[in-house]
Amino acid sequence: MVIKKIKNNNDETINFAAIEKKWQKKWEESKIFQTKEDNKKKKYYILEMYPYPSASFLHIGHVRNYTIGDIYARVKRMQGFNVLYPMGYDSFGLPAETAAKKQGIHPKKYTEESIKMIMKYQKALGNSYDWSRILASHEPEYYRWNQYFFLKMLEKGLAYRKKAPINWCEKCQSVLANEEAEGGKCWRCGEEVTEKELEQWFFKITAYADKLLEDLKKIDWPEKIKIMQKNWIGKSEGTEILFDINGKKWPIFTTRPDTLFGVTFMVISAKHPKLMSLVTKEHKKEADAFLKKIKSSKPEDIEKLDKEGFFTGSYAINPLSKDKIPIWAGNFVIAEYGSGMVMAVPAHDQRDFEFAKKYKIPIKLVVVPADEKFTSETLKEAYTGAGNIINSEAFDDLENIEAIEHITKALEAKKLGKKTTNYKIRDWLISRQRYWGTPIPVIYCDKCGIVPVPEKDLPILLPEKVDFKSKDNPLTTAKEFVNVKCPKCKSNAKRETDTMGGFVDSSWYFLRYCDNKNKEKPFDDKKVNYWMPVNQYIGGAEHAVMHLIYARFFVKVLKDLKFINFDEPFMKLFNQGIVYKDGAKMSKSKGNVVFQTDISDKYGIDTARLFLMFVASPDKQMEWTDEGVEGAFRIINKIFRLINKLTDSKNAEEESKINLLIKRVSENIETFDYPKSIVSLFDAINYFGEKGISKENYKILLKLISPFCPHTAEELWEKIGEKGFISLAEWPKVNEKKIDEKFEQLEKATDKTVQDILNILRIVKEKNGKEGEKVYIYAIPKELEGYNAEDIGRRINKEVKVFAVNDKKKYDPEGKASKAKPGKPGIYIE
RNA sequence: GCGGGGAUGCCAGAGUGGUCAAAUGGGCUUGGCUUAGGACCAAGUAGCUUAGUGCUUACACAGGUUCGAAUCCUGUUCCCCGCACCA
Repeated sequence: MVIKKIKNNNDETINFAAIEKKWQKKWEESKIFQTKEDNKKKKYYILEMYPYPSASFLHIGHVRNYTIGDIYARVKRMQGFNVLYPMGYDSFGLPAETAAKKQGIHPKKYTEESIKMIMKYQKALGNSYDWSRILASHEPEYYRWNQYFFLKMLEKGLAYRKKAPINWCEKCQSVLANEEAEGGKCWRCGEEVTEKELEQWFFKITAYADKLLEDLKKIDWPEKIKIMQKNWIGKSEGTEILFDINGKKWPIFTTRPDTLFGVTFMVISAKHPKLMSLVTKEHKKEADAFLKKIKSSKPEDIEKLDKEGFFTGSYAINPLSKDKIPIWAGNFVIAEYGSGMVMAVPAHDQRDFEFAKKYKIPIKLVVVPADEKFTSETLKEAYTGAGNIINSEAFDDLENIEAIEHITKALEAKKLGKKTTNYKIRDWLISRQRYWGTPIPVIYCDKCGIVPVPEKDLPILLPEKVDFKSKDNPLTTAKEFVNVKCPKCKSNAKRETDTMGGFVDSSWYFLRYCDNKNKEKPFDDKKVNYWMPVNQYIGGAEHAVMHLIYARFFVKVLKDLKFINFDEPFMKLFNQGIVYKDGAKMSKSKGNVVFQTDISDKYGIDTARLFLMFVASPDKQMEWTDEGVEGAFRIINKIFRLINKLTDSKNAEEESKINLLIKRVSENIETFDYPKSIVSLFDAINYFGEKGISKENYKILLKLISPFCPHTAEELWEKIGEKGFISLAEWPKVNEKKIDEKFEQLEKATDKTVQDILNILRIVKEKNGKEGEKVYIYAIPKELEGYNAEDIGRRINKEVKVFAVNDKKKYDPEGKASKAKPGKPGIYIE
């Protein structure tokens, strides 16, 4: 490891690597970042999404993420909060299993080695984690509680098993939750998702749909994420209308009951399980051909397909008009939403319109806007706006908005329909046909059916000896695991070999941090209720409708099961931006990765932290360029050099500066405007580097820097003879009274004067061809002190004399003193 | 298609009605220091003009509101990120 050693003015060299090691060791040995519940102190729980330990390295994107949290944690700690800031690992998951398959390494070994590596790199960041609270979800001490919660949920009917068409990833050889199969592609490997019909385990997240939506109001999250969750939950209010089909009532969901009289056909999803019961003999051939076609087309193409379908031969009866309505099957109706069949109103719904045109189904107009004159025949596209109702018997002439209510009421009166709410969100599919996950604690018995494993038998340990070469779930190859006795009747039975998806693990890990060593319970409720909810959560936006919605669900369930007394896990959420390189996300496969060590080996980790926090707001995506790193490095060196500029006394100007600095830095850190904080710090460091600084204020400056550059700050803190850790020192408080704008103005006046002088010098040189030698400044008496001849002289590199305008002995051959104004002195150059 | 966020000087990025030719850092230019280099210090970095001034052109493009706009409104182009036939 090569460390760039930089000379400062005293020709000392600073060995950043040694300083980092020294303080990291001291922090660890003194356990200063370990926390306990303390009712006398206000708690603050700050958390970064726990990482998957796949990569045995960290790139600067990781460094950025972790630093964002660490700065906040450090400031909160210094501000006197009892800070919980833990780290752990999301260590179950497919990559470990793939490695096992390909390289013959056992997933456990692979995972544990990865954790060791990533921890080493994380520790080198110097973050103030409480490492004693570490957890990893692949450890039985953790996952046994997944099993425990599963059983609790099973008891309450919140976990259940059903056969359903599900998303299947051929490459991962596993099912995926809806949330994991976004856009028809596997979230992990990007492979096309196909559909399979399998029996699977689900958590009943739909039972919480409304709460999940409602409680978004309670939390301070980026609007974007809230909108994504809102859309995902997809609440829509409408009316359920019962249509009579072959003597049976079929509920049909619609948001437009006002158009009920405009229904000219029905469409059932071509994937509907009961489809064939509607297809008459005469249409069977057609149906088979169509279904074959659908199956053969890729999910990707289905989105682009035209609306197609066929007539089933069956009819429905419109409950109000009593019209006989043909039932079609169509590829554009979603089987799982509503009842999988829709009433089609071609005049007022674009999809229905297209379908009707294609198959020459009649179009019946029932809503007419006030000022337009079109008919069913002249309609070019569906009319979805407001208007008055026609062709609707008793409801004619009503405004359609009113008609919605009237028609719904009429249906309710006849028990032919009711007001209802529908959600897009589906139950959460948790089972995976994979080895490296939490075994689902149930047993299948021929006599007793699905039998939950008794709580006393937990944990169901994942057997280590399995055959990874098996194409199926390797777990099925562990015979002694699979073949068990039924807990109820003791006859031979089979154990469930599906495991839980990783999002179960990550749905409550933040609770376990509060009490990570508990052997009796998942956690002690007193401890959890003290620390939770998380005050500030930090992580990527990609989890908007996965982890972030599951965790909210889980917490709500645990509250209803009386494990905890709060119903939202994360009060504030911060999404960090992604670091790009060469226009793309950093990734190993693209080869555009900049490693933590690329920067830290050369300049030290404090430089890496400072630079990353300085160069762009943490929430913005940024393009990586290491061109500016030197700048951050120089500043750190300046901080070191400043120690040689300590003065004995402080003056009003210095006091003003430092208080303004405290104010700005504190405010900007609070809102994650780290670059602004750092700009203020840079300014101050440059200013004090020039003017010197009292020891007392240097201490303040070091404290303000410490969250960004903790090693540097500790080192200097020690150097100036302070005892104890700066990491535990009290965050400076502003004294607003000492902030005096006058000094800022004087500084600006000096800057302007310097510019003026240089400007004149240039003009003089151009005009007269001679260099000005001496510069005389005539300030009004009140401002005389604001102009320092030495300072200005150094800046313009000339000899400078400053006079008061009323100084009788001043040298002023051209009477320039008369030009002096407040904030703008007279200047004479010769 | 729908929803959200963007487009600022050579680069990265501040800036949301006047105090903005626009923070800060980098790069580049010039000067100082230095045997030299590095480091460090200072100045400059849209154009013209001027004893410290004034003007013009500028914050994707085109319009508009305003005494006044990088900042507000409208439209256009491009980029990113989500969702995608949800009845």
